[in-house]
Amino acid sequence: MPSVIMNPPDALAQRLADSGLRSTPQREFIYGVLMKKRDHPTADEVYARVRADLPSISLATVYNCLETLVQCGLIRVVNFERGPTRYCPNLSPHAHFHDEQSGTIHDIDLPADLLEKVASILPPGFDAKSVEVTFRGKSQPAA
Amino acid sequence: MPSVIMNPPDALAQRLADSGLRSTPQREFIYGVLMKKRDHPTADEVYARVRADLPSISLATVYNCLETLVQCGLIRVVNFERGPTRYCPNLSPHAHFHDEQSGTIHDIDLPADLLEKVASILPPGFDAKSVEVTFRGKSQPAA
DNA sequence: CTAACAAATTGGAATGGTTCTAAGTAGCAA
DNA sequence: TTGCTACTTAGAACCATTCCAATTTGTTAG
Repeated sequence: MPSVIMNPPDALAQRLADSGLRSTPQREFIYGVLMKKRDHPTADEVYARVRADLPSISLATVYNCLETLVQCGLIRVVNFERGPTRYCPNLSPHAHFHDEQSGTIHDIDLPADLLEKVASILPPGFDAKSVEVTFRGKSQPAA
Repeated sequence: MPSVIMNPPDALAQRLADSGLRSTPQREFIYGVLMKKRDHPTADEVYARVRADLPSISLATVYNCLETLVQCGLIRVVNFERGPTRYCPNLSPHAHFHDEQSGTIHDIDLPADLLEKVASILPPGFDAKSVEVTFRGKSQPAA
């Protein structure tokens, strides 16, 4: 019975296999870290978190694995100014709000129709593979 | 007669003075470089260009001056991924299109009403000081 | 089970853009 | 002049990231 529904439990192994890549503990734990606390950690932060489970992992591996996950389309990279690259588990279309005070990142839902309107400002001859909308400012500590 | 109209000739000196800063040859030439070829040069590129006129300028000074011009609101910084910071003389609201092939940047006019619509997706409690819209993809060599 | 191969991980060195530091210069003010 | 303060300079330092060469691990074939 090949038509078993494959749920998140091993979306990762699946995706990796699809790309001819192996499922390794390092990749699994790093993916787990991203899925568990769905913020926007830097490679260093991921490194710190994953070391709880894999004390001997190297930072180079963290970079490698994150890159792999990005390739597989399981996470995304986000950059602000020239700060360290952050990794984002949210795959649905959204903008980012960068709180200058706290340095935290908030995902802002980006309606499809607006996304379209934005894309439509491109003159003919421009073929965009991706659009990015980023806000900077301050946000209420709020609810 | 103090009410002489001060045109671009020395917008720079004016702005600097307003901020209690001095007009220096380095600042003038760097500003000139940005105004003349209105692309999106990196600090290194600015360095290269300005050395034609000021062979003994240092890279540190280029960074310093660019930062000063940014502070005065005469130019803007633009970042793509983690590539070197670029400097943009276009002060009107616009998006950036980053051509992945050639690495070139194109300014895309961003209508005020669209900018507003984009800003309006922010939930209450978010106070944006700036919005950035960035496209990545390929563009026709075109007209 | 073992050999052989490919993929992944590792630590450390190297890179590249940017910032820092300390010393020197320049221009204005008393 | 002396003294200030702003500015410039060269080079060192920094930091995130990538590269490298050497293991280690996993997989496959015999």
